[in-house]
Amino acid sequence: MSSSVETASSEPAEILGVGEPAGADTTHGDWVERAERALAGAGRKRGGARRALLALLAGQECALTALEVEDALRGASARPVSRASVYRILDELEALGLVQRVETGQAMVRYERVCEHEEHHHHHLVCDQCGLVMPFSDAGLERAIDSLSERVPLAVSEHEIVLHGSCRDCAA
Amino acid sequence: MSSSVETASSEPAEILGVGEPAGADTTHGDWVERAERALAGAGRKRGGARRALLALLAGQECALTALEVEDALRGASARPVSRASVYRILDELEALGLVQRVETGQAMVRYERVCEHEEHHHHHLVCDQCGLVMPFSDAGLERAIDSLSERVPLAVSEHEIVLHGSCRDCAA
DNA sequence: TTAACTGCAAAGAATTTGCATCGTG
DNA sequence: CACGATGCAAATTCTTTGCAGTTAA
Repeated sequence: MSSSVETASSEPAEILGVGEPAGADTTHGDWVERAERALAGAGRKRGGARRALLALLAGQECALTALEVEDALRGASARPVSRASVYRILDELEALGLVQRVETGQAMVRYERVCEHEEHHHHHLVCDQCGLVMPFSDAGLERAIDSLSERVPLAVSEHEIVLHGSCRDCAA
Repeated sequence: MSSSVETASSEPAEILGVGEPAGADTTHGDWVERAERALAGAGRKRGGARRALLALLAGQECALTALEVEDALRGASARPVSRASVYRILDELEALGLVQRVETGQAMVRYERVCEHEEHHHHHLVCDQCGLVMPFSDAGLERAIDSLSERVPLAVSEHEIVLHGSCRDCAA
């Protein structure tokens, strides 16, 4: 899979792999571990539904909607999880800072794993024609945001950046 | 009211006036005119509901939700407008590029006037505790975005940036 | 007079909640 | 055994549509 090296401000922005589960349980096993630990620490027991969700999210390179999560878990080898549980678990993970919401202006909230450090920190490109969502990262942009964060009347904890436009296929 | 001068990257980011209708019909009368022209050009007739909405939006410095628009028009001296019309008109204005959606991660879409040129171009600060939304602008950030826009596989037409955190009151 | 504009009420869609049951610690 | 985890179905909330009456051009 593509490395997550951030770009200098003249090189093309780093476009991260999209969609395909990048080796499910291994790639970000550390994230699953951290999640399990955080959940245990919060006095939670381990249920099958949540385990299935963690495994799925760990293997995703980019944000999914609750419905996409539900479908992904229903198909293939995964354990089906009811819609209510998907939402409940996603909320729970968000509260623990393990997952974050991404608003792409597509009428449905998307969720994606949050990594410690900045290894996988990224933002999103959204094609308004076909709905394609691609993750990207850019060092120059992060610098601008960091600098800016110190000059606003808000203790900034997170930031979200979405670029809208037409993807190559749709623009053609 | 505060001027919309953009900041150099070391000065505090420009925080624009929030909330209060900044002199309703006069401040951005040019926007209303442009809107009326665009609508007429699209073969639309002039209805009272739409006129009320244009007047309200023209006086807003920042994004409102459909419900806030409905409430604002119900109270005071404005003309009440049904919820359906609020949504319908907002959609219509968005399609004509007169208004744009802003996703602040608060479960409801917000809408705000779009100005030609960049006079009032700005982004948003959202307090996750109390829900306060403040507009701000920053030249350094815009430069980073412009540069970045040329290096991604998307014909970028718009960008949205939201900083989340705690406002001064809530952080205290 | 025609076509747009509106309001009201019903319809949709995404997300949340209530409740009974099952499973983990 | 007690309390968290889940599924199912009903309930909410925001947004969209269908229709019929009103109004601008």
